Amino acid sequence: MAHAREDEWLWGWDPTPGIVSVWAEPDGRAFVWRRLPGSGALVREDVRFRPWLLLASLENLTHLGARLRPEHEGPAPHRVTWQELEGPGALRYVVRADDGRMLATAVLQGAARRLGHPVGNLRELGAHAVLSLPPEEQYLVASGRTYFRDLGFDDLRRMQFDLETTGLEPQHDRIFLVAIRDADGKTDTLEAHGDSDAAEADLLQRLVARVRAIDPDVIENHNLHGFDLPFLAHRARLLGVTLALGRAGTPGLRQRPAARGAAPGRGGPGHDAMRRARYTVPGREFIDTLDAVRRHDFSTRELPGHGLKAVAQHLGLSSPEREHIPGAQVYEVFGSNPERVRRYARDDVTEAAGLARMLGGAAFALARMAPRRYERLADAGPATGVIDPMLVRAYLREGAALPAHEPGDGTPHSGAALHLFATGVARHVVKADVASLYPSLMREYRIGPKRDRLGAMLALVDRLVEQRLAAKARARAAPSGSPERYTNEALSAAMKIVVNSAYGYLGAGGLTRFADVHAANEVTRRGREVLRLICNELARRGVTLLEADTDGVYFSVPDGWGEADERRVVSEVAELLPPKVRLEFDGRYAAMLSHEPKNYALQPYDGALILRGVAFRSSRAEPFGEDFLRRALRCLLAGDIPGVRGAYVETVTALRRRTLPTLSVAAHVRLTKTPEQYLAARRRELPYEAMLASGQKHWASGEQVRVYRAVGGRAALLPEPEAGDNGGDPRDYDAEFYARQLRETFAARLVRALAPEDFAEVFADPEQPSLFAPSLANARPILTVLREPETEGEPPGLSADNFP
DNA sequence: CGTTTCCGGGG
DNA sequence: GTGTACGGAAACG
Repeated sequence: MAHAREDEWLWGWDPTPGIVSVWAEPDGRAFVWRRLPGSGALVREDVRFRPWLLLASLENLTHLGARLRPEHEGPAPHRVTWQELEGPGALRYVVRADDGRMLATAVLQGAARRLGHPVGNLRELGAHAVLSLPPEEQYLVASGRTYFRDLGFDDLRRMQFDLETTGLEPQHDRIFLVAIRDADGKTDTLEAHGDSDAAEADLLQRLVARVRAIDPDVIENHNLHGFDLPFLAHRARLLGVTLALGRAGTPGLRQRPAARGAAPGRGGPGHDAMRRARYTVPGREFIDTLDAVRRHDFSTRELPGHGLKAVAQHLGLSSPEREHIPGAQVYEVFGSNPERVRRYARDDVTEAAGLARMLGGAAFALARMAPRRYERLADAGPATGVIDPMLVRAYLREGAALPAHEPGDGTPHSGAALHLFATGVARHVVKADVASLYPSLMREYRIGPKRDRLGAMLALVDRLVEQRLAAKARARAAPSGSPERYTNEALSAAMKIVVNSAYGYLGAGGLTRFADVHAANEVTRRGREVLRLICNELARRGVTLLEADTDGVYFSVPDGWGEADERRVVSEVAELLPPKVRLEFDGRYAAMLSHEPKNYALQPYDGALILRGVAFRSSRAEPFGEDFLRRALRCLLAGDIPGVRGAYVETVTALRRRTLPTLSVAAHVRLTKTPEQYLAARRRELPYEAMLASGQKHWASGEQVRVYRAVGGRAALLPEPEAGDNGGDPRDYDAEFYARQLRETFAARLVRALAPEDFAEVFADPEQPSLFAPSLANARPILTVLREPETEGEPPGLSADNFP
C-alpha cells in the first residue's frame, strides 16, 4: 500500500479490535477492557508494557553505571535501557525500564547529583530536556493500539446520571435525588429517605451499586466534570462513603489535572475548586457533554447558549412534555410535588444521552486515531491534545528524534482578512466559501512546520483530507439514521477538527512542539491573497460584494439573475483558483442585513430568519427586545418599512401601558459573588442591589435570579413564577428606561438599513407625533457601499508561478 | 465618553 | 500537564 507508513501515523498499527478502556500503572501493568466482536462481551486483558521516557541526553543516567545498557542488548530486570533516535531533534534518547517509577527515580537522582540540589519531579527538568507521558499514553504510543477499532458508537455501553441537590455548594448542600439512565435507555430515580447524613450516604451507596450493576464503559452527563463528579466526590468524602465506581484497582475517584476549568488570576481563591478537578476511574470513561457542545459550537457558532435545556431544544432533542423547574426551586418543589422533580430529572438524563449521541461521535472517532484515552480526547484541545500525540507517535514509530518546544523568535502572528464592503439591506444574496481554506493552502503550497523533518504534519493533513472525503461519501451512501451513516459522519467531523486545527497548531507560539509562526503567517498571507482574488473576480462579474471573512464571501446579484446565474459566477471564479482550493456555492438568501463585520441577519427564500453575530443574539438580552428585533427584521428584510414602525410602536406602547409582563423585561442573571464579596467590592451591580432591596441578605454564589429596573431607577427582583400563577406580577418596571433601551440597543441594530430621515421617522416616539406627515409607505431599505474591491493597479491575484 | 470588569455551566 | 478566546454589557471614572 502506497501510504502504509502514513496510515500508521494516523491510525496506529495494532489491529486489536474493541478496546473500550485502558488503564495503565507506572509499574508497567496495563489493563485493557475490550468488547468482543460479535457477542459484545466484555473481557479484561492484563498486559505488561515497558514504561519509557524521552530525554535530551543521558547525563542524568550515567550514575547507573552497568545498570544502564543499550536497548539492542535486550531488557533485563532492574536495568535501564537506552536507544538513540536518528536525526536532529533535541529529544533523542528513548530510555526504558520494567518499572516507570524506578526509571523516573533514576533520572531524578542523577539530576539531583549533577545539579547539587534535590529534584522532585521530571517536569522540573523542563520540556526541552524530557518528555514523559501518562502511563496509558506510553502504552498506546508504544503498542500502536487505539480505542474502538471495529466498534460502533452504539456498541458502547453508556449510562448517564444526574444529581439533584439542595443547592450548588457541596460544603453545605446535599444530594437528595439521582436520575439514572441505563445502557438500554431505561430511566429511573434513586432518592434519599430523609434529610440526614445517613440518608444521603445511603443514597450514594445505592448509586455506586447501580453503576456497578449496569457496568457501563462510559458515564455521561452535561457538566459532569464541572458539577456532578466534584459534588459527588465532596459529599462522599464528607459522609465517609467510598465511591467504588471503577472496574479495577483501589476504589475511589482519582483526580487528573484539569484541562478546562478555573481561570487563574481571576475570581476568589478556592471559589472554583469544583471546576478545577477532573476525576477519572479505571475501566470507565467520564464524558461531559458540555465539552462536546463547546467543540460543536466553536465551528457552528449557532447555539443560543451551552446549557443542557437550551442546546437540547435547539437540536430538536426535547420532547414537548419536557418538565422544567428553575434550578433554585428543585428542592422546594420536591417537597410539594416529588413526581414533578422525578420527571424533570429523568428528562435531564434522557436529553444528556441524546446530546452525547448527537455530538459525541467526533470524540469517539478521534479516539480511534490518537493515542490517548477517550475521555481525554473528549475534552482535549485539538492542537496539543490530538495532533501532538499523533506526531509524537509518528516520530517514535520512525525512530526519529523529536524536537522539543522552542520559544518563538518574536515574529508576530498575522491574521485573516476581513472586509466589510457594504452595510444595510441587500436582496438576492449568495454565500460562497472555500472548504477548509487553511488546510488546503498548507497542502497546495506544502506549508508545514520547519522542524517537522518527516513531514508528518502535512502527511497527516493530506491523508485526513482524502479519507474525510471518502468518509463523507460513505455517509451519503448509507441509509439515513443507520449506524453506518452515523459512524462516517462522526469520522468526518473528527477529521475536520484535526485538519482545521493543524493551522492553529502552527501558530501557537511556543506552546506546541512544532510551532512555526513563519509557516502560520505564510498560510494567512496566502489566505488573504485567495480571498482578495475571489472578491475581485466576483466583482468583475457584476455582483455587489457585501462582506468577506477569512474563507467566505457574501454578495448580492442583480435583479433578474436566477440560481443558475449565481452558481455560474461562483464556478467561473472557482476555476481561477489553485487546484486544492475549492470555492463552493454555500447558499442563497432572499435578503441580508449587513450590520457590522461578522454581524448580520439573513432571510432565506423559505424558512426562518438566521441571525449571526453577537449583536443579534445575546444570551442575556431581555425577551421583549429579542422579540421586537425578530419581528422588525422580518419586516425589514421583506422591504416592509411600515411593518418595522408597527413593531416598534406596539412594543413601546405595550411597555408604557404595562401590558408586557415583567418577565419580558427582566434579565436572567447568575449571582457569582457571595453577599460578603459583593459588599466588600465598591462596584454596585443591579442584580445584587435587587437582592438587597428585596430584603434578601443571604444567597449562595451561583444562584440565578431575574432582575429588572423598577420605577425610580430601583433595582428589583422578580419572584420566580410558580406554574399557572400570573397574579403576582408587580408590573412596576421603569417603562421609560426600557423604551430607551428598545431604541438605543435594539432599534440601533437597524440603523444601517434606513436613510437617516427614515430611521428617525420609524423610531420616532409614538407619543410625540412628528411635524411631518408619515411618508413611510414609500420608504425603502438602503444599502451603503463602503469600499470598492481593488480592481486596478493591484497585483493580479495569485502570482503566476504558483499555478500549474 | 473611553476604560475596566465580568460573564459563559451545574442545583 | 498548561492554557481557554472572545465579544458584549454594565459599571466606573
